[in-house]
Amino acid sequence: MGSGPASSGRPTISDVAAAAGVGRASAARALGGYGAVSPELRRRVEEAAAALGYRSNALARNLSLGSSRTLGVVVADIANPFFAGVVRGITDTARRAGLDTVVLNTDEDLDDEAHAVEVLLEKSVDGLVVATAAGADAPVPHLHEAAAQVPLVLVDRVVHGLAVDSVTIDNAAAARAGTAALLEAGHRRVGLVWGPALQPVPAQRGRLLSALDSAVSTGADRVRGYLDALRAARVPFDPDLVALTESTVEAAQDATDRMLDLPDPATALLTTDDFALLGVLRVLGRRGLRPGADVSLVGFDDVPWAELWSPPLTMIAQPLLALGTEVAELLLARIGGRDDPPRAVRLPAQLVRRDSIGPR
Amino acid sequence: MGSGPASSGRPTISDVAAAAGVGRASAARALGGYGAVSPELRRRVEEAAAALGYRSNALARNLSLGSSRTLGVVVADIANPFFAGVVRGITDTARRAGLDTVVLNTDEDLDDEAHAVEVLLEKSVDGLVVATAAGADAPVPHLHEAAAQVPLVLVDRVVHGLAVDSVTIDNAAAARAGTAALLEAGHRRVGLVWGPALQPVPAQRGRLLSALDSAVSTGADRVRGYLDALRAARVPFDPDLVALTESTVEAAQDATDRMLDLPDPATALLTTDDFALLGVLRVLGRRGLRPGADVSLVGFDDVPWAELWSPPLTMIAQPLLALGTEVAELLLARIGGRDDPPRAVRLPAQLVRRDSIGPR
DNA sequence: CTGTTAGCGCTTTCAT
DNA sequence: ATGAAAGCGCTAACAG
Repeated sequence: MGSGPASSGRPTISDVAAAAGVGRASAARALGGYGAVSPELRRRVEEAAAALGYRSNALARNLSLGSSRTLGVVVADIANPFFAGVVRGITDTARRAGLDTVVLNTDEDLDDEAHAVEVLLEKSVDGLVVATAAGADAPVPHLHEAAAQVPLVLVDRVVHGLAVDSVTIDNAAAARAGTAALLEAGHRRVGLVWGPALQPVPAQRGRLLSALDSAVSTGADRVRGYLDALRAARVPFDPDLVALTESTVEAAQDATDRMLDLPDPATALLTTDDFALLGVLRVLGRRGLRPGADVSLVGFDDVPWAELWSPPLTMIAQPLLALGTEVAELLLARIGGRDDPPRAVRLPAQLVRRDSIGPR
Repeated sequence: MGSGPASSGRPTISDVAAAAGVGRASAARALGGYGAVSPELRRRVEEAAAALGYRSNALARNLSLGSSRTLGVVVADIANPFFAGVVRGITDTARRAGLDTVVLNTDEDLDDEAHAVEVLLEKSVDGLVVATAAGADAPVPHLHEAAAQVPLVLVDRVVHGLAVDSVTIDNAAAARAGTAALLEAGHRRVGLVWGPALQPVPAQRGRLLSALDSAVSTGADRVRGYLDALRAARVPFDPDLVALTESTVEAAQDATDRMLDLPDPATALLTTDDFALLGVLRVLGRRGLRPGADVSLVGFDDVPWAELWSPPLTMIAQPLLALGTEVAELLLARIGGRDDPPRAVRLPAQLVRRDSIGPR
């Protein structure tokens, strides 16, 4: 198998050069596919490399180049199918452009997020995409710093005052459509069971709206859409019908129970994430209530089992892959040097009508 | 904000040293927290670093150290909640030990997997965990190579002839338990709807068993467990009741339809992954058949909505986080220098009995 | 305790 | 077309 490298450990390009009887630079050129090398020399170098089992050291190359040809992705929850889909979209697109993608998870923890960004920056990624755990109005020094170093694009969640590209769903429009569908069926008591915690719920519409600024933008926009739809239908806002709980199944259950036990109970429910949907479904099951027949229901995220439920659930489907693709393309363009003002791309979600909406 | 770095671009440790009026090495020691530095010097260095907005360059540090304090994880499908959970377990444990984790996705593509491993190796990760897309008997040169360079542990799926640590579920035992539960309820026509494609299904038990060697180990072990349970109950193996389709909802539907339309139809079904379960459920829904009452059902992976289904579904729950934790601990130990023979850790899955099993 | 010096493995002028 | 040498930013061994 040829004699081992002179030094212990992995063979370096010097070892290859020595084995092939050429200079380091020539070996590097032959292997790296840049510069000009004679066919004969290239052959010798390639043979030597194969014989030694040479593998280039990306650390050294990147240090020299100052770039690593990789994208860093920071997501709040990799176990969420939503983000998993988005990541897939990003990876596929980046890969096609010859960049690798590494992803770090933060579990919705802002400190972890700052750390993740730091790690990626230290690794000299060429671009960064982050689905931040921060509320829209929260200070995000780590993101400002990052944006100053490399192209950064925000996905799914935006923060104010950070001048970077972003790609999100049009959450307000989606929530508006979902709520409107419920209203059109004749419901007047439409409850909202959502994620981000914000308690107690402000009693006036105006105060709720301004309180939303500090929440994660995705959830906040959904509440805004809900409020818009109510107003358009001249249905008064009732704080008892808005649960701003933390994002767990249990919290959603409690909220649902409360809304159903009101003197003037909710007859329809809009859920803004998976946990909320699960919580609602569990309560309905326990009470022997059927979606559509007894309580109408529209949920965010068209999970694969929604259409198999009995009855099939009306859901709001989000274009996960498209989201990822768009993000990657924006980022790639910036890396390629594009330098126009930041864009805020907003993709439409789709209301998939099935049978969980019935008359009041 | 202090004068910028001498050179253009990001400030380096030399810039910091110059600004603080000390030697490079001292600056490095102060910032790196190693070696000994006087409090006074440390203060000056830290101030200078803060003023310049200094951030260490991990590429350079790692090149120098030969290690990157990071773990590389390559999974076949990040959108699968199973892997998402495992990754979470790994990340948490690694993080606690001070290592970062980066994950790459392969979409069940063996070439992508080889590439991912290559990328990670080039980045000088300290350890590698891979959930391979390869069948148990497939040649996996990329994994052998990798194992020669850094500690490697296999998760969820094993390959023969690769002497490395592995952590999996005891899939055979789990499938055996699930099948046995169906058998004990009196069923004699138990169908198996699973993932990995292997067609046509060998008509003899023996040939099926040997054909399984080329499949992904997880699926293969589940089929083995199924076969074991049948034999123990003296129920003959019928190839018509084993669907070795590709892992899609549609394929599972077709398989289910076929089994239900047999002259002597299946009265119970075991599904080995999410897609299969979805396919089965869709067919039952279309035919107006109820799990438990009309067709009994046991599925792998205790998805959160299983207990909310009507009736609640009996499922096999896998300890995702524990799997990840175990993997990370094994890997960390190897990185720390442990050098005993490879271990094959097998964690038990749990049959969660609910109401989708009824009498024949 | 602190500064000097020599690499880590690769790319890239700059001569030849 | 090829080789020599400098440098990417950091750590580490060695003097002082």
